[in-house]
Amino acid sequence: MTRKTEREFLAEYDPADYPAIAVTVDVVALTIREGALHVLLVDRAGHPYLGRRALPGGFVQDETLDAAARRELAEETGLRAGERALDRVHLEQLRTYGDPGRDPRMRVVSVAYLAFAPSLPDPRAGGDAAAAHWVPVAAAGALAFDHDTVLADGLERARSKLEYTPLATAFVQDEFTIAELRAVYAAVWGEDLHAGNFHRKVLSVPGFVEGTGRTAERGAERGGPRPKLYRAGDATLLHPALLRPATEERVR
Amino acid sequence: MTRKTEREFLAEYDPADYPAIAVTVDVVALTIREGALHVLLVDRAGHPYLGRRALPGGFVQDETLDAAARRELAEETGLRAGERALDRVHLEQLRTYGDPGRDPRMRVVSVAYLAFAPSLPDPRAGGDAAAAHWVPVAAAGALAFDHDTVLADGLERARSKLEYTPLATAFVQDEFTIAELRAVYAAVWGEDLHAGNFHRKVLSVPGFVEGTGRTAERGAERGGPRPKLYRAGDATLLHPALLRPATEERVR
DNA sequence: CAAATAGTGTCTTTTAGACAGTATATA
DNA sequence: TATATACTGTCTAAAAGACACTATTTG
Repeated sequence: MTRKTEREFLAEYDPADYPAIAVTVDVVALTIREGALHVLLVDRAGHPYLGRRALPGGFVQDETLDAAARRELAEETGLRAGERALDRVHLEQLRTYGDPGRDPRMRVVSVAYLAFAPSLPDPRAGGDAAAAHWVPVAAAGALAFDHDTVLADGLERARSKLEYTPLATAFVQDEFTIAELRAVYAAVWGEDLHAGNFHRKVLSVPGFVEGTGRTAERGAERGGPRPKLYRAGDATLLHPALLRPATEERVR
Repeated sequence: MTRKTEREFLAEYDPADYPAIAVTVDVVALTIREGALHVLLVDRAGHPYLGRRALPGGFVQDETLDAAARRELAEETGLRAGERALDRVHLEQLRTYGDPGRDPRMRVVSVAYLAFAPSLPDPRAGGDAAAAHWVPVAAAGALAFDHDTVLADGLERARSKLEYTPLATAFVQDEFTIAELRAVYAAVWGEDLHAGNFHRKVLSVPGFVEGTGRTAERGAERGGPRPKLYRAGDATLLHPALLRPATEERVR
């Protein structure tokens, strides 16, 4: 049993005694554009995987992991800290990837984050964001490192969270119609939902959405009544949940 | 744009250019003993937090993160790799904690794991396991580092996973009765469940449990028919799920 | 006007949960 | 024998999902 004081112990402690592992954050940033789910990807400008697409990410600095993820997202999208669009992005930790060999340079442990954003502008030219673009998830394959796995995990998390949380509202603007919300579910789940039942269901879940008393400027493109506008309610969990259909196939 | 080859690039790459961060794994290992949920804790033998209880954990070596977690669990419980009891333990990644200052010695990023185990023997004396014990979660407070938070996150994950996965079977032996399974839910959720409804519900979820055709040696302590024995089925998700009662209160 | 959509009504099926009842063990 | 338990039956309420219908807006 040691008899050192804590002060003595800290003075003698040498970080170099432990193996060097780099820690990075990678961000799976999702948004919906023209009805399709998109992910933010960057073109790698250096080795390894030069020219391949990758999730945006970088080394963790003297900051929390959450802050590192938000900073990377800001840098790649060109949004500035404090900007409203960036503040509205929902960020949550996804999981951590650390297999030896996942990066040929050295041992890198990457903490992946998942971001849900309303439709954002194209990343601004100049700076880090030059090589970033929104890519339809259907066309996002063959990524660098183990990012195919990270993206797949992020998509599954997103699909799942739509079931039991109100996070679909993170993909739409402050005020939205029920049809816009339904389009989020359709894009993320990859299947259409019955409009009438969806409508009633959303309104019946306490705290999911709240009415604004206002109505959209105009109806749908090819006709229809002007829909009411809603904003996100105060629920953090949906009860009862909106379960995906066809769960049977995923069960075994 | 670089013109180096990948070989040249790797040769020049210097890990020391990046901030030194230590990577550890911590394990929230849960089991049920005498009807109460227990967590595996160690008494810290050194600074910082000398004498405080902590989650078992340690530095990641040249191994996957999952392997590091299983190794730490084996070391602290005294179970040896390849031992059947250890192989049966369900391990999954919980989340990663990396706030600057969470360890006063240096920047430490900890990947936390969650383990579900059937009732295990007391950690063996000798070696690292000397200071480890199973502690009722109700009595597990004031842990070292941010381990109170890690434990709380692990408990919430465990409660939640019991709802929609068959993981309750990871807490019981290979063959079990419906009442034993119900005791797992009661211990993890902290509330009793209606025996009759639970029984029918478990049997009605496809792939949750399958009958063995066998019957327990004897009935309950104070009387009752000898219950049938079941083993885990092949479902990976419960559909429909077994939802916790009183969800309303957790919703906002 | 034709077509599309918002929003509501209704019916059926599934599921959750309350409660009761019977048979079978135990001390 | 008294009591606890396994397991099943039955009823009600909640919820999911299919389908139909009206009113409203668009080109």
